[in-house]
Amino acid sequence: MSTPNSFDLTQFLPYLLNQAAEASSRGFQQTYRDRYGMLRTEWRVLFHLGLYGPMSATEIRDRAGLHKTKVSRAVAKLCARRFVSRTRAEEDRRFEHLSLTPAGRAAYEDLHGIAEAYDAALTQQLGAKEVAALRKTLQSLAVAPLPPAE
Amino acid sequence: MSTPNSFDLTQFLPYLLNQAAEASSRGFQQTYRDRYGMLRTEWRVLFHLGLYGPMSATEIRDRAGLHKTKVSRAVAKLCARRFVSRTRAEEDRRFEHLSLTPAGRAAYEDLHGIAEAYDAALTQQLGAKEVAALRKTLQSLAVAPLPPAE
DNA sequence: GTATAATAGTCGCTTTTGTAACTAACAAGC
DNA sequence: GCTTGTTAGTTACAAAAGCGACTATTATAC
Repeated sequence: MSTPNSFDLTQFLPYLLNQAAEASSRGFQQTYRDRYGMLRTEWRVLFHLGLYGPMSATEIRDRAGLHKTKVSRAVAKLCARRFVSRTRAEEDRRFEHLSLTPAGRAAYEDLHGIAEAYDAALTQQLGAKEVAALRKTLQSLAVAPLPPAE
Repeated sequence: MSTPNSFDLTQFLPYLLNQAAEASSRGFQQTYRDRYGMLRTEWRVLFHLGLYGPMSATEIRDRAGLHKTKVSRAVAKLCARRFVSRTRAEEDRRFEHLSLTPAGRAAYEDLHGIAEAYDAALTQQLGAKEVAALRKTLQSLAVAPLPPAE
């Protein structure tokens, strides 16, 4: 055995981050699942359109860091449920302009309010200062080109 | 529209945590995937047995917060690859004692070293102080009974 | 113009996950 | 003893994710 016990799995950053991410998602997930039968990718697409306005699937893929098939399927489901409408872009017929329908906007605004309240509850629980520091650190993690292990 | 734009998706804690967790996992995932063809649950099971000694599938489930079918399948695969051996517990024949085979221990020690180095690289990149604060916050997030959104 | 390459998005197939039902072993009540 | 309930773990089926091949459209090279 190399070093006796300097390594604790629960302190390993990728593991700990994942546990915290899952724990912090559960409450919100419950809501968009129960209330709208959505999956994670679907509420993300909904929020992108609601927050940042109409855009193409590719733009959502780039912004959210999702695989294009995931976006494609989420968009298909949201369209089937009449939360999103799509129209071919006349200037470049490969693109589709995606936007929220009134029903989609209503769902988005409902979930948006819940997300805000949820985030506020988390912040209150952890402390505003701690959360600010947390956001800063997570941001640099999410953005940075990370080392490829060995 | 309720509040104009006080909400940014990329600052929403469950979203941001998830992005950071995925980003931080990628490098290590590459290694256990490429080198041993393992899935996330599999290296976790391997590490539980390597770090904390022989135990049952149920104990791994409880410690790691995994569903029992996920543990069951991971154990099955690790046994098939002769990384883990299992024996019925004589004192209670419902249990199985799981432990690493020599090959499993070798794989564990290899990955363990990589995990340590990977964590160290992340720590260096982010700064030791920042990481200590991060761990503390994530810990309380992962442990706390979180609000169930609305 | 035509040929080639690139891009947006979808589809099909395989792997992985989620969920519930299942077997086997033990525990408690009677 | 026998019935009922509980726990450990597996299995079967359905939902979802990953990945590559595919169509349609535009851009570039010639």
